[in-house]
Amino acid sequence: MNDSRPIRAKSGTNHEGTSAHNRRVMIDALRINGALSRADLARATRLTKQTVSNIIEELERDGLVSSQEAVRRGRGQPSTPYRLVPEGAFAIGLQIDRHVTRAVAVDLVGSVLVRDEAGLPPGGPSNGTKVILDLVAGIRSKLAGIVQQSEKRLVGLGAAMPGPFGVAGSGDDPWMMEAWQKFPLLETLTAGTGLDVGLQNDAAAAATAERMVGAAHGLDHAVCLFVGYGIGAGLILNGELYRGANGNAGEIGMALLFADGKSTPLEHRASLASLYQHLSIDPADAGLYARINDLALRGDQSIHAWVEAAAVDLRWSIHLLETLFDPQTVILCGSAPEALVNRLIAAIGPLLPSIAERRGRTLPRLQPGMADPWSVALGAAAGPISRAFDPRFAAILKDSLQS
Amino acid sequence: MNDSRPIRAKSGTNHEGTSAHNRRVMIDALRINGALSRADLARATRLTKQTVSNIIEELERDGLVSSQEAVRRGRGQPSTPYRLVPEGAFAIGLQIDRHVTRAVAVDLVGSVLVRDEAGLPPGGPSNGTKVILDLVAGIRSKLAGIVQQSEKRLVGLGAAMPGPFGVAGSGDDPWMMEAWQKFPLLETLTAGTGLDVGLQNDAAAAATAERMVGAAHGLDHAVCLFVGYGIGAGLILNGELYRGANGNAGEIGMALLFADGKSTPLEHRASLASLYQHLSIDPADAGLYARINDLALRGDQSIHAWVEAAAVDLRWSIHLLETLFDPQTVILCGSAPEALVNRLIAAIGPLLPSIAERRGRTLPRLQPGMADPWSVALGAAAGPISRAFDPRFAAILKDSLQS
DNA sequence: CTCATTAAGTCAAGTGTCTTGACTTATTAC
DNA sequence: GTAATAAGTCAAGACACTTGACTTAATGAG
Repeated sequence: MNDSRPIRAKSGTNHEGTSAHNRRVMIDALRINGALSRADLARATRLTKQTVSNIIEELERDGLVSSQEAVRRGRGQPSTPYRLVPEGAFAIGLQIDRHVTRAVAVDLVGSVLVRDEAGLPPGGPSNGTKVILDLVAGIRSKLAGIVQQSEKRLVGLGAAMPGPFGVAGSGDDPWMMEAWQKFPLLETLTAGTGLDVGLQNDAAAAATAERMVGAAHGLDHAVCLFVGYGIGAGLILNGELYRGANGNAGEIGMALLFADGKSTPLEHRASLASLYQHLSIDPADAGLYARINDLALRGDQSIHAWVEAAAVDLRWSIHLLETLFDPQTVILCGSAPEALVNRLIAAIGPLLPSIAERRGRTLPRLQPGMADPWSVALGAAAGPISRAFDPRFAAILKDSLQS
Repeated sequence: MNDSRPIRAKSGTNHEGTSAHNRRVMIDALRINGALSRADLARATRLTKQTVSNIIEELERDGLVSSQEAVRRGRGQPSTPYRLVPEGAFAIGLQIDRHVTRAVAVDLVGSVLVRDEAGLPPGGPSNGTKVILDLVAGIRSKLAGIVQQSEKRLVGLGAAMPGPFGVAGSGDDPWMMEAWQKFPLLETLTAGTGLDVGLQNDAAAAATAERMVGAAHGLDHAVCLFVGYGIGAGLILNGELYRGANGNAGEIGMALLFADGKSTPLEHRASLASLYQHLSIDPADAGLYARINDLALRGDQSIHAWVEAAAVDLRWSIHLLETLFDPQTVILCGSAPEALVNRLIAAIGPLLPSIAERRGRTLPRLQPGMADPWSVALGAAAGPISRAFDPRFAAILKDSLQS
């Protein structure tokens, strides 16, 4: 009898899953609240003092937390606060963009320790792979030079590049990095570095960065609208990055706008690519960012028209993201000249009315996020850190326990 | 010293959380795959045979699963499959709509056992509360008449009504059920029934129904576009209903379309409300559904124009949902005459190109879901069942363990 | 027809992790 | 000075999953 249809089921869990979760919860609490005593942690996590003590002891042995000086807080024995040890873990983040690749080394609390970039030669993966692997190797050796045991504490390599992934029939769209997207990047990087490798699109990486060290820190529901060469949204839902069924969730750049009787993807109207086109600039130009930043700062007229038009589309995009995701806040970030992003934010307001206008609202509906060419690489690095240390459902399940 | 800023942290877990999760995983596996033997379950959940045996034994004692006849599957001892016992648990679902309220009693596998409806008098909660509580009480007593121990096995009451919830400054919008939305419905229902009460919008309820017994069964990423008096999207993300920060995620009816130089919410163009307006019909009319169903079946011209216009907007909505959520499939469902929904589906195709056009795609991009006036009540009832029995992160945490 | 093989399922002891309750330590308040 | 309060430890206990040997029951090869 050959009744071998595959059985689909979620994985069960056991003691190790419990323990792994509780460790992550401790780390998360310290990340969000800063230093906390064991008693604080016990109350906040609803675990017993004893359990917290055991876990903290273990985390301290692993070099992930350390005690600070005892604090007197009224009656009773003074408490000993513990904090995350930044050099407790590192991750490498890698951004692969159209003309350039950037890599950073980041520590447990999201500080960038090393950064470096290299131009990407035309020709896609066949020419670029070596450049990338060399860049990563350089970062690793520099990191090893400034901190102890960096290799042992390296939890993974996160890569970020423009999406979408695995989509059929867009071969002739110059806005996509077709060749790179078909390339088995994960496998190549894994083989070339020996690290655990993850891949996400650049907007998702930016959102991960915002959650670790930016405007989404400690938030469980946030949407990051990311303006770079393209435009996309990074989604933090229920405290985790949401990837969708195929890692393409949030690709708002592909959303069609109907205007003037024709449909246009948002990406063709509100992105650096569209600005370059508007200004007839070559995107491969080296001093581009500085030049545009300068134009934006000076309030240049050539940029003004584009900013105003893009702001209309972004205002609508924000409205749509609020309507569909009901986030606590929307963050406008980008891998773009900061002055340009600031001008966009100024031009966007006031926002369209939406369900985000609630009674008792505390956070602003729209907040500025990082506007820094390095934020995507930072977010790429934050991915492995988050995967290794943040509490999440998948980490509890038996089929994800490695140790 | 008054250093009492609240400490934010996720809850830890313990043995009970582990056990609760594993129970849920078993139930989920049986729901998705039908009957399975202990050995099957052990392989699928990665737990040991012994653990599975213990849990199954407990579930059997609790009346949630039962054994079927042993099956010979080649060599070795025949396996004894277990299946979910439908009458192992019940939930009541309640739909509160503009002019009518419907209630159903549903069992563990999503079969509707009792249904009843009542007209809602104008005047909102002050007049309607009693009608609703009487309706629920009637359903409960009828349920008690046809199954054993129904009260003991009642896991909760799920309510569904049009959203959005808690939004400021929409007092004069006749498309919203302002009075009901301000009313402390949860508290009233809890006090009036003594049950655990949950509340969600009608699109979310429809999605919950589709996941339990419809087109989203067994899917982890699906979006249900729900056409009723209004229009909304119910989101199944990572195998769970996504609610957003305030329970308003998916309210695509509030999304603005720009056309003819002005902006209009989708809800004003593609919803039964807009059809009623188009046909100059009184929505409170009793035989409305049958009449419209009839018109739709006959291919009536008066409906044709509306269908064609709505299809354009729905086509765009589906494109947008695919782009932002990257689901495995989109389901078009509704609390609307079935023939009308069928005409809409026919008019929507072909879909706009989107990132959903993938290599190796198996599921259709768009699937018809339930188009049944009772589907929202069914989904409302599916809510408590899902909360009580489906595997989910929150169920593992200490602060959600009741037992 | 027999017996090795295969697979389901049970038994009983073992293990890991959290919990419990008593205890110690250290500080403030009266 | 002493009671009250709070942090943190100790040691035993409880719970749920795991392990490995064993039992049961079928097939298939000789």
